[in-house]
Amino acid sequence: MNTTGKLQRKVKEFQFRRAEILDQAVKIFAAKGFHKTTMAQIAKASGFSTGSLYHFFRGKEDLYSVMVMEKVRMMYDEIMGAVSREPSIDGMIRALVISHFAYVEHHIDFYRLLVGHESGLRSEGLKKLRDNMLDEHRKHVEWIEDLLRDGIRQEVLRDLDTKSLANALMGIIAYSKFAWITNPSGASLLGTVDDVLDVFLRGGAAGQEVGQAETSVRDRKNTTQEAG
Amino acid sequence: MNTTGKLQRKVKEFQFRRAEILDQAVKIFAAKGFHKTTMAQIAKASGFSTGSLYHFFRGKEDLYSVMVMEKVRMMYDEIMGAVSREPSIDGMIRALVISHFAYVEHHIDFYRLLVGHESGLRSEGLKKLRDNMLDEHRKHVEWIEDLLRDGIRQEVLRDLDTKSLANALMGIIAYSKFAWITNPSGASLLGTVDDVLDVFLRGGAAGQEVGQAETSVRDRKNTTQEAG
Amino acid sequence: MNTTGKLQRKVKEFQFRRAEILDQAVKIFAAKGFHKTTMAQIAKASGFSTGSLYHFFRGKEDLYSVMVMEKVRMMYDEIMGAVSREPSIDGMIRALVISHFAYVEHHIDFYRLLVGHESGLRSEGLKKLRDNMLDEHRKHVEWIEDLLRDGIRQEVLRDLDTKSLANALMGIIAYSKFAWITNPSGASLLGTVDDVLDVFLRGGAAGQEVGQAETSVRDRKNTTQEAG
Amino acid sequence: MNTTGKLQRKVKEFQFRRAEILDQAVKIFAAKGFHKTTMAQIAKASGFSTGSLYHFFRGKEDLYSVMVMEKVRMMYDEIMGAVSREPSIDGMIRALVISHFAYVEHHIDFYRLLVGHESGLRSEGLKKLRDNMLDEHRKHVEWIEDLLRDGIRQEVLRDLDTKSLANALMGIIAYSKFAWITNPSGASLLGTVDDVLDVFLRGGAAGQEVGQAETSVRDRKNTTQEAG
DNA sequence: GATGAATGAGGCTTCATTCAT
DNA sequence: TATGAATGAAGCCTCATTCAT
Repeated sequence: MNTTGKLQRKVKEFQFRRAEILDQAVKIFAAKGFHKTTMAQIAKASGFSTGSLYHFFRGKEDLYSVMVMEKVRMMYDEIMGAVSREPSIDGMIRALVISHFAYVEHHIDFYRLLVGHESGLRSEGLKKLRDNMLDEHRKHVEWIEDLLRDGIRQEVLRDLDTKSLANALMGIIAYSKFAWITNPSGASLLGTVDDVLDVFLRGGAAGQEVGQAETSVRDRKNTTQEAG
Repeated sequence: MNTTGKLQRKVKEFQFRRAEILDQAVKIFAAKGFHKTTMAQIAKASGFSTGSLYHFFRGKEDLYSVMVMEKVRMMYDEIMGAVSREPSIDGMIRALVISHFAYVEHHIDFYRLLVGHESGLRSEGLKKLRDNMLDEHRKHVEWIEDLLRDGIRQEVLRDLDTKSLANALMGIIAYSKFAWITNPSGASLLGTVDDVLDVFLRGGAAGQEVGQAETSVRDRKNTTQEAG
Repeated sequence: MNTTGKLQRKVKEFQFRRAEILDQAVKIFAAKGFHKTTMAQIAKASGFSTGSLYHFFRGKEDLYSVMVMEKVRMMYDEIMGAVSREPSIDGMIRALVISHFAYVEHHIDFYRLLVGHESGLRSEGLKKLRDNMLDEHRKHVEWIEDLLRDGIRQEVLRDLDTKSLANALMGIIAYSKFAWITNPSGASLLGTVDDVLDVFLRGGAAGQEVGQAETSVRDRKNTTQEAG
Repeated sequence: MNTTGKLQRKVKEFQFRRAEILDQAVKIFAAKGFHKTTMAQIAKASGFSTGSLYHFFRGKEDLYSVMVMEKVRMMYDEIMGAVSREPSIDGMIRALVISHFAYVEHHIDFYRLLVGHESGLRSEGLKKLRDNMLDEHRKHVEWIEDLLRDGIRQEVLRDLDTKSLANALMGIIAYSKFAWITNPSGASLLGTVDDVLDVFLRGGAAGQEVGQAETSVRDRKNTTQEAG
């Protein structure tokens, strides 16, 4: 028990220190990019010596990759968790948009890093990171496809190619995030959720008999004004 | 006159050589990224000495920036040109999607470079590039907004916030391109145009009276085959 | 008495552990050389922590030096011991060759280390090692000289400069060892003892009347002064 | 012709500069060993910037390897050249010793480097160097064997195993060089040529009638077969 | 005594840019 | 104008050694 306790404390401390490094690293990488960030900067910011960083990570690329993947997974987990807590398909789709937007607003640093991330990689190590990121993303989109498939089965959604539907939804979400982070307009991203949903669900085309659908959306719009 | 002719020839040659350099540069930058590409490589590929590159460009960042901006402008010009040739709003929206997709398929190298482009800013020079790219992009989206505004005025599109509409359209297009270049599925990107338009115009939600809208889309499909 | 016993046990344990470290160290140093061997590797191989190594040795160079010198002394002791057990000069010379060869065959690891040892001096500590090794070697050769001097006195050997004789004997022995360890021919080194002795004792020249050969050499000496 | 001339001058200058670097490098490597020598030191000594060294050599190991191999080959060439100019076998053997000794005396720096060379290698690059050095050495010894074989054919040398003879000769020579460079005695190495030849040719054993000596050895040979 | 995490100095190498020819 | 050799700053990483626990 004594030994075990010691070991556990050690492991915990190790994880704690590691996390501290990663936290500082995100900020710096986000601000200056992978290449312009130096190990010395990360070391200084996290209160360690350069050498110590190598106790936690095999090298700069490893540190970067680990950090990105860890955050990426946390992001998708958080989003999918929030979505899963919704009972209806409608609610889930809405939750998807909301949690995506919320994540960006709450993790601007990391998101900026993602946007600025040079996915044109090279050095084996980073190539692997790229693949891992794409994999994780693919899995997320496939999970969304499953969601949409359910929606179709429940006749909440039209019977379209799920891939196309998912791409559209993901595209609108991703681009909204990009546009928001890219434009220094003070407005909240979450404030656009209803518009996003409206367009995704009802489309842009005018039609004579739309009233009903429109109403339902507007209703929701009026109840859930803003979120973050 | 003799002098003028000589001068003109010189200017022409200068432009010609410069273009040759840029052409080789895209390929290399696309393949290896900004940082891993060396001036020596560009020099060798374009048949010049390293020193000569500095007659045409102020430095590596300048060369890269100029190249990117030139291609970006050409891209938007080509796309907007194709769209402008369409008489109807319907046709123009369709042409927008088509020409965006066509551009990617015909300029994979450059597009890959764009996707892999580390938009994380850093060195003053590249920060300016980033801003220029964003500006150009913004202008394009605003132009799309104008287009959509016309559509609303003509009651082809619903009276939604044009920003939201434009973001949705741009998002679906952009993400489709990203998904396509990212996935090694052999299918043509242009083959998905109808699906993209369908989702964008009619949305994903199921509704009672759908027959009519579908027809209108299919009609349009038959009139504006291909673009770029 | 109790205290003394404890102390003795401690000293014994200390020596035991120290020896264990040295034993592991030879192998690693032999395999990877001084510079590429890390304290961590030695620690791991000998089952101690890096810190513990510093209870036994002042540092890496000290560990290396001590290890080398210990083995070197053991080597010469073993060789000289074997030689001393011989009654005749003839036997002693023969035993010298045999025990030299035997030592290499039985301690290939260490011998490989010796051959690969960077005797190019550098850091004070290793400079001292170099000097110690040379001293030990010199003492060995001087001891051989004494042996040969006895041989001359007993008229078993020609009355030549003992230095030259010793150098020749040592040279033939050393080079044979080097050639053997360097060439992956499976043959035993000990199998060449007779040949070595034959050449050393009787020389390579053919001819009954040794006097003449000597003359011819002297003659030549006068004609071919210098070469490089 | 103009172009050719320019090119030739360039190549010449390149070679000249390269040689200058190598010359400085030998000295430093000889004094401090491979590991303790820094590129900065070589750069400074040869009047170049560190970066410039990389125009001439791929890296530190390359610089070292190239330098060693170049000198090693020159050494053997010079020695074999001097030997070849002798008409008789006697003369050639004598010239071999002389030129070996002369080379050391005239290239103490390089020889010191050779002696201190850590032949326990590692990093692929240096492992190759080791192999090349051994190859070159082997070729030299084989060439000596041929020489000795001729000697046997001409009945200048006894009909012994040429390998043993060559090893003995090479051993005596090498060890003499080692002993000389290792001992700070002011005496010339070349002064010992006759002694070396005397021992090698006539051996150390006393006895007018060589036949007898032979018998005694052979006798021993038959009694003490093998040892370890 | 034993441990092993932390330290931090120092070296090899790259490559954009300049400038003498 | 064209060349390309020379520059030199800057960064990643290793590892012997220390010292708090």
